[in-house]
Amino acid sequence: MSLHDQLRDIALAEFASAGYAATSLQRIADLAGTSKASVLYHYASKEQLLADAMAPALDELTAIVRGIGDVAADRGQRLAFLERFVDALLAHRQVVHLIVNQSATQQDVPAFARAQELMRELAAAFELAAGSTVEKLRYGIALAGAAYTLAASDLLGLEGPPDEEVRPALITVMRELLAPAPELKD
Amino acid sequence: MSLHDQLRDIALAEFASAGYAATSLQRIADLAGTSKASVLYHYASKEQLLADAMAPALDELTAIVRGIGDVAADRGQRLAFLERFVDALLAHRQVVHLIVNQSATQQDVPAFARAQELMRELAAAFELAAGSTVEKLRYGIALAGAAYTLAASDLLGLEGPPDEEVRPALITVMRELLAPAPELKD
DNA sequence: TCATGCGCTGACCGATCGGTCAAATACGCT
DNA sequence: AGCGTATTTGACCGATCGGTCAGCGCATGA
Repeated sequence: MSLHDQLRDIALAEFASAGYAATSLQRIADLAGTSKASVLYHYASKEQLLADAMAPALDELTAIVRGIGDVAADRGQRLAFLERFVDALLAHRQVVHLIVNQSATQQDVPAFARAQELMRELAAAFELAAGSTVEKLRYGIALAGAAYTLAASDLLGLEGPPDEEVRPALITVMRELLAPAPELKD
Repeated sequence: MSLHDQLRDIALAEFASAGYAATSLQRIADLAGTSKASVLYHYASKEQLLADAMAPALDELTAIVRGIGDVAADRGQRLAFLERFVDALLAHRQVVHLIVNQSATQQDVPAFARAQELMRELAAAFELAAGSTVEKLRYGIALAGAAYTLAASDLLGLEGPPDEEVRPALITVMRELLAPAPELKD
């Protein structure tokens, strides 16, 4: 793998685990066994390095959200969206972690602003579909909870089960949440 | 209100909205109309300022988690925990935002390390209660989703309904999630 | 009146940050 | 070999960071 790609992968891992602001170009260079100046040769700036590292995941998630369809009425579309969404979360854990944990407080960084805009779009799509406060919260908890649980599972000490097991479980729980209110009594 | 308390409140608001690392002592001083040196007169260090600002919320949340009881078997205890937990989330939105969004990537900061430990305790309490992967995910999504949705609602553009409306809705949704699996078919 | 101590400040410190630049090196092609 | 391009590097820059320090004004009380 080229140094160019290595730097991008190393940076992504560090940004996700230690934080974008807290990760210096010097540290990325050290981890890659090169110099800070060489990092800035391959990427015009630290911001650009972040943008390049997040781009594939953001592109995929954006496509999913844009093609969300009428998630309110059509149950089939809702389920299809759910599977694509969960797969994307699983495939881009590190970027999801970045989006969930750091985009809110770094909106001056272009890539994080883009991520924030994506989340706003996603919220809007479900906002329209939601009626009562309970329903809005249900969607919010489902989407945020799924993303956050996935992103935090590594850091919180508890190493999650393999993806093959997490995927169907995640879909099951989110399906319960996104289904019309079951009106269960307790 | 004394300058001492003012500084703590201003710092908390800035830490939550702009991020701990991104908030300089100079900015806190400017917002308070004083000097950076005076901030460091009232608080020995930036870390101490954060610790003091987060302490009340962390104390309360810790007490709730410690006295969680047997949340697995006793439905009454589960409900009582839920209400106390939701009330604490609502009462300390800013700190919740800090815990959820920043503690993961700043574990070298004592206050964040404490927050992370608290989250680990909470996870452990439900980890023991949980069996299958689905059940674990259900708990994770409920707790993380509730905290994150609450913390992010301000930033995501959508201003939430008043607390009197959010509180019962939040309890309802979390009750559904924490209840024994309803086994609904879709 | 004068000494004490609290609140506060500007000047300053060393460290680190992201980024620039010119020079050195490596390498493919004719 | 000789040339042009791509890559790499260390030295350096201005800015900003958290934190230190000597000293300021001022209220209090003996």
